[in-house]
Amino acid sequence: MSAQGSKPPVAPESPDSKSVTGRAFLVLDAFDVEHRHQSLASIARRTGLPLTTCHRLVHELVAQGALTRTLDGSYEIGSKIWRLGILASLHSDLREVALPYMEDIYQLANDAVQIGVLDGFRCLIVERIAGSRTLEVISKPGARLPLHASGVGKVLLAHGSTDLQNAVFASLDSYTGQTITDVAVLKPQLEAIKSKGFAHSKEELAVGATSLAVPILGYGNKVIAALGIVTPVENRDIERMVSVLKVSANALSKKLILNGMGDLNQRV
Amino acid sequence: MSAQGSKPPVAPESPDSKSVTGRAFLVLDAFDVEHRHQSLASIARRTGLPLTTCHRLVHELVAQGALTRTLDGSYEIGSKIWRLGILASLHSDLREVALPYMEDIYQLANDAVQIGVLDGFRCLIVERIAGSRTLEVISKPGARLPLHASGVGKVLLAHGSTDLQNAVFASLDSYTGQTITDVAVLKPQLEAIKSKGFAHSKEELAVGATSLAVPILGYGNKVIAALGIVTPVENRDIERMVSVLKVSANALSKKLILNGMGDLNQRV
DNA sequence: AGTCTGCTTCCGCCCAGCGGAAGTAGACTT
DNA sequence: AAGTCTACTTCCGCTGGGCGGAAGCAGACT
Repeated sequence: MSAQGSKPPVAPESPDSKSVTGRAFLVLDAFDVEHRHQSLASIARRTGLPLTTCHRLVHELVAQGALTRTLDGSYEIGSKIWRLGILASLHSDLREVALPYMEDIYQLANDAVQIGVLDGFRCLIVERIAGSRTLEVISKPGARLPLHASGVGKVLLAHGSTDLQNAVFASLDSYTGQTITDVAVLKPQLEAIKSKGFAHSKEELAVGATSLAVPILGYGNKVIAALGIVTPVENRDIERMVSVLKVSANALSKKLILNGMGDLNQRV
Repeated sequence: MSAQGSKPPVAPESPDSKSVTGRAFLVLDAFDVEHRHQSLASIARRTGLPLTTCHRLVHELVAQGALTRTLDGSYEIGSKIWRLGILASLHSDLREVALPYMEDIYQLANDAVQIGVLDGFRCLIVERIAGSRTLEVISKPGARLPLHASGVGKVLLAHGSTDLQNAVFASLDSYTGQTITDVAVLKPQLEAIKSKGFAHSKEELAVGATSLAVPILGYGNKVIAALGIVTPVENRDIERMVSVLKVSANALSKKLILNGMGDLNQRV
C-alpha cells in the first residue's frame, strides 16, 4: 500500500537519541547476544555517542543497577533489568502458563521445545527448554528467528497479515541452502500450513535441525504464538509429534484464554 | 572489618531521583510482581513524581519500548526490557548451563526445581522449572525469598559472611509458625548445613511445602548459588534426593567454572 | 622514552526537561 | 441535565541538569 515513504520500509524503531531516556536506551541497546560484555569505548562506538556522554550515562545506569561492571572492567546488563524484564507479560504470562505443557512435551520426546511470538518481522523465542541430551539449538529465549526459515516462524507467517507476508517475501535470506528463498515455493507452503495446522522446516535455518510447529490461539481464534520442537534431522514419527504438539497447543490455548491472556499485545 | 560506615547497613540502593535516568528508573521500579499493570496515576502515586512529569516519562519509555500500553489503558513492562534482561549473566549464563541439569532432576522427581543466588539480604530465584503435576510454588523466577526460611536461602545464608548473617538475624520474620525466628535455633542449623552439605526447610515459608537445597560452587570453592527442590510435605526419600542434588550441583559447579562463570558478580 | 588505547575528571554553555495550570473525556451521583 | 468525580493529555515559560570538548591519568605494547 503506502510503500512510498520518506523513511525506509524496514527500521521498526526510530533511534530517537534526542531525549535523555532515548540516549540511555541507546546505551542499553548497544547490548545484544553477540555483545553481552562491552567496554565503555565499545559502547560509545556502537551507540555513536561521544565518549564522555557515554561515560556519564553508563555510570548513571550502573548506579541504577541497570548495568553492572564485571571484574575485568567491562559492562553488562544488570540484575535490575532482568528483574523488571520478567514482569513483562510476554514472559510472565505466557511462560508461566506454557512451561508445564512444554515440560510434558519434552518428557515425551526429549527434543528441544520452544515457543515464539511475532515481533516485527521476526519470530521472538519467548521460552525454550532443553535437556542435557538435546542437540545444541541456536534459538535461546530472546533470539529472533527469521519467519520463513523456522517452524515457529512459518506458523506465525502463515497466519500473519498480507502486509507482513509481503514484507517478509521482500527479503528471503538464505541460511543453509535448504532455506526457501523462492516466494513461489513459500506461498503454497504457507497455505498448506494453514490448512494442515502445522509447519515443518527441514534444515532451513541450521544444518542438522528439523523443526515442527503448531499455532497457539487466543481470543477469536487469532494466532498469538507458536509452539514447536527442534529435532535432529533424522526425523522420527512426524505424525505422532504433530498430534502431541496439537493436543498441547489446544490445551494451552484454552488455558490462556481462561486466564485472560488471549491477546498478548505484542507491540514492538 | 570496616563494619562501621556512615551509611546505614540496610538500604541497598539510594533512590536517586535527581537525574533523568534516575527518575526514569523510579518509574520502572514502580512495577513489581504485585503491580505488573498500572495506570498512569498509580505510577505517579507510587513514585511520588508529579503527574505531569510522570506522564512525560512514561510516554518516553513507551516510545522506547520499555513500557507498553495494554488494551485497557494501563501500562506494563515492555518487551524491550525483557529482551535486555535475558542478556544479564544471571539469567543467560547460569540458566543456560543449569537448565539441563535442572531438567534431569525434574525428570527423576517431578518436583519443582529451583536455583537461587544471593541478592542483598534475600535469595533471588533465578530459574525454576515445574511441570503440570508440580504443586503450586510461590517462588517464580525473580522472586526474592527470605534467607532464613527457604532451603536455597539457608544454603546461601550458611555460607554467607558474618555481616550478612547478623543482618538477617536482626529481622527473622515469621511466615508459617514453623518458621525459625530464634537465632539460637538457626545458628547451629546453619553450621549443620555447612558440615552436611545440604539444607532442609519444612513448611517454614509456606504450609505444604518442604524444600531441600545444596550449594553450587564457583572459583575457589566459593558458594555462588543454591540448587534446590520443593516437594509436598510428605517428603519421600530425603537421603536419595539430597544425593541426586549433590551430584547435579557438583557437575554444574564444574561446568560453570569450566565455562568461566565461576564468579557471577552479584552486585546489587 | 614514546605512543598506543581506554577510562576518568573538569567545567562553562545552553537547551531539554520541568511541572503548574488549564483543557478533555468518561463514569458515577444528585 | 447539570454537577462532580477521577484519569489523562496539552500547553508553555523558567531554569538547572545534561552536554561534550579538553585535558589528565593509567596501563600495555614498541
